Formats: sequence, C-alpha cells, structure tokens
Amino acid sequence: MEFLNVNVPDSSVRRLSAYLRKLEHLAAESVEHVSSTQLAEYMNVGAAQVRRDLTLFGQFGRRGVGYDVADLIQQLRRILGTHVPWNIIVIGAGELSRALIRYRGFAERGFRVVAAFDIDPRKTGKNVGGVPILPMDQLPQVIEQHAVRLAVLAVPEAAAQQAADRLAEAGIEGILNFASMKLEAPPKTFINQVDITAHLEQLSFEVSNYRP
Amino acid sequence: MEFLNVNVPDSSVRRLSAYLRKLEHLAAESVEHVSSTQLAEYMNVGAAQVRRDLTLFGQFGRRGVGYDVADLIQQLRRILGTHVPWNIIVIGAGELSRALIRYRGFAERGFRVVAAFDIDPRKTGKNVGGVPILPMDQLPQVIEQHAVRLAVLAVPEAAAQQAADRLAEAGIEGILNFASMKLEAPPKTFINQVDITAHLEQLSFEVSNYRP
DNA sequence: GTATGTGAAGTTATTCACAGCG
DNA sequence: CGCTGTGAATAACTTCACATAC
Repeated sequence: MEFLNVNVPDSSVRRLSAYLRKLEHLAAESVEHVSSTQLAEYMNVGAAQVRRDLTLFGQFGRRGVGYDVADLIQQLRRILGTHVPWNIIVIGAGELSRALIRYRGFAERGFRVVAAFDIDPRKTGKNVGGVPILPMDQLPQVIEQHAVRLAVLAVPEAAAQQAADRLAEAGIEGILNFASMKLEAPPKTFINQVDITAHLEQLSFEVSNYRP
Repeated sequence: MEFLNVNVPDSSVRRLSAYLRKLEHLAAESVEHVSSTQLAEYMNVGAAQVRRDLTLFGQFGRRGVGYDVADLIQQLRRILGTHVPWNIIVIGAGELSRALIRYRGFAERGFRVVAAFDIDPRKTGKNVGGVPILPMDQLPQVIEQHAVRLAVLAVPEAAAQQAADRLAEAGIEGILNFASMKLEAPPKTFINQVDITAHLEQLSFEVSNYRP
C-alpha cells in the first residue's frame, strides 16, 4: 500500500490497528502519555518498530515525553480513515452474517451496518437487531442512498464469487470476505480475506511442530 | 516457526492453507495434475513462490509434469497436521460462538467441535447443533476426555484474558482468539488472533488512500 | 535524564534465472 | 521440451544505535 507516495507495509497497517486498540484501552484508564516502549511490550514487537510504523505517517511524539494518547488516537483514526463514520452492508443472512450484523465492535470502531442482503426470499423482509434484510436487487439503491463503500461478505463458498461480482459492479470499493476461497475482482476493488479455517490450520501446524 | 530445523515464514504457512483450498477444488473437479504456475495465478503470488513454499517441506513435484493433486493434498495435510482429526472446543455461547459452533467449514477441514463453554448458567445445559454448552468448571474434564488441544475463544473483551488463562492452565496448546485484544499466555500456548475490525480498518485504509 | 526520529546495518522473504530431470 | 528445485540476486522489512530535542 501507499500513503502520500511512501510505501507502507501491510504489516505496519495491521499493527496500527493493534496500537489503536491499546491506546483506546489506555484512554479509558485516563492515561495521558505513552512511550514506544510501553506500546511495544504489549505487542510482541520492538520499540523501534513502533516508532518506525508511526513515522511512516508523520511525527507524532515529543522527545523525552512520548506520545499523547488522545492525540495519537486521533492521528491513527485519520490515517486508517475511521475518523469519519462508514456505512457498511453485510451480504448473506446465515448464522455468521447474523452474528456479524449484531457485532458491537463494528459500531464502536465507526462501522455502521445499514442493511443486509440475501437471495433467499424467506429471509428477506425481516430484520436482525434493527438491520433490515433486503433482496439483492436493492443493492445498488441502498449503496447509493447510504454512500456505502465497504461490504462484509458472509455467504457459502459456492455463492461468494457471484456475490463479489455484483458488489464490484455496484461500485463497492472494499470487500471483507469470510468465504475460504480467493475472490476475483477488478483492481480498484480491494479484498481482504478472513479465512477462519486457515487460522486453525496455522495453530494446528504450530502445535504439531512445537518442540519445547 | 520451525519444521525439522528449517525456519518457515508465517506467510508460507498461510499460503499452504490457500494452496490446499485450491487443490481441494481441483480434486473436486477431478483434475489430476497442477503446475506451480497454475497454483500461483489463483493467488497473487509468483510461481517461484509456490515452489519455494513447497520445497521448504520436501520435494513433491515431478519435473516436466507438475504436482499430483491428490498427493499434494495429502502432503499439505500432513504438514499442517490436519491429516488426523482434531477435537476442538468453543469458549463463549454468544452470537458469534453459536455461529462458529455451527460453521461447517470446521468439520470439512478436520476440526470437530466437541463442546462449548460459558460462564452464564442460563446458557449452559442447552446445546447448539448437537454441541453441548457446558459450565466452565467442566473444562479440564472435557479436555482430557476428548484429548482437546485447540480452543476457539469468542467471548467479550473483558472476559477474554481470564478465559485464556483458564485454557492455558487446563493444558490447551493453541487458542484462536476473536477478541480484539492481545492475550497474554505462556510461551508453550500458541495464540492466533482474528481481529475482524482490524481487517475492516485495513480496507478503510486502502480505500481511503487509493489513487487510480 | 528520557524518549523520539532516522540513517545505516542486519535480517528475512521474495524473485530471478537456469541447471537438472522426466 | 516443460516444469521443478534451488543457488544467487534482489527487495522488503526490522533492528540497531545514536544524534536530536524536550
């Protein structure tokens, strides 16, 4: 990824989210300042890594003091783009989709689920936690009306690619894909895959090959 | 990670899972052989990367021919440790937990949910899709009885660390953590975090900073 | 004294390019 | 010939170490 012409490693962006989580905790405890060392010991990265990640985007610290917690939270949100709220949609109304629709973490981080969609007419017309389940043909309309740019895709594997095509066609710019298959999409459409079984397989690998 | 004294990048392990998914699809279509180029074009990696990943663990291909699909599936399962079935447990009986308990992908890849646990006595005693919800004090007993080594942790943030402590104490070797906070655990306990909001934040970052 | 920001060094991961084998 | 397997080259990422600022 790039940010103002400098290359940003994916790993740095992931760590920014983790720093942000920690900073939110610190703010809740009314901590005002934090050093790169403190932020680092929470993750398993070095202090230099924390400083490097942050200086990719600007100079946010004060020498001899550290970082202002409230300010750094603002900065990270601005960098990640979550200083403004996002309206998102969920595709699929299965068990996982319904769990995601109700997931409080989304709203807490600035992502508001405005609607969900399903092809099954037995599921549409109802609502889950106040979020309406709509038929797929209302996709373009809802996307336009709520200026939706991101979608969460939680449908069966067999339906995932077709759904992704419709999302890309309707102008969605980013898809969070929960199906354990890679999706094809035009280059302007970002895809981020959450493959739960792959994570379990990694644990299986680690546990199987661990020698104390 | 290490495998027989050679260092294995995390990224390689993640890609092995992706290769395995693709190979399973190919096997379902009765494809018998596949080249590194074919496997690569599916992911966005180069063919050399595929061969490098595989040769970390052995020589599985035939020059001039490619890889035998069925054989490579076996090899990857053996490497990842999923050639034998795993009994797993789910901690938490909230919406996300229930979705995970019912998730078919686990069983399809060799992970069988034998029980779920919750601290709330109103939730225990029931069952979800045939999986019993038990009180936490039955944890050690179930772990021993079913030789459980991996756990999926899907509880609220405030309860996550305490639950992880109990899991580690009960001898669980790997935890798949869905809470968006880092967990502390003894070094012999592997932790793999799935931070859904972090993935959305990455999309937000990418979409916000994309210049065509 | 303390902690940032950053060139330089070091390490790890990826890609190239071709010898070697079926 | 086609495609793997792999040293060598390159690129990407991380860590060191210290000048700089508070």
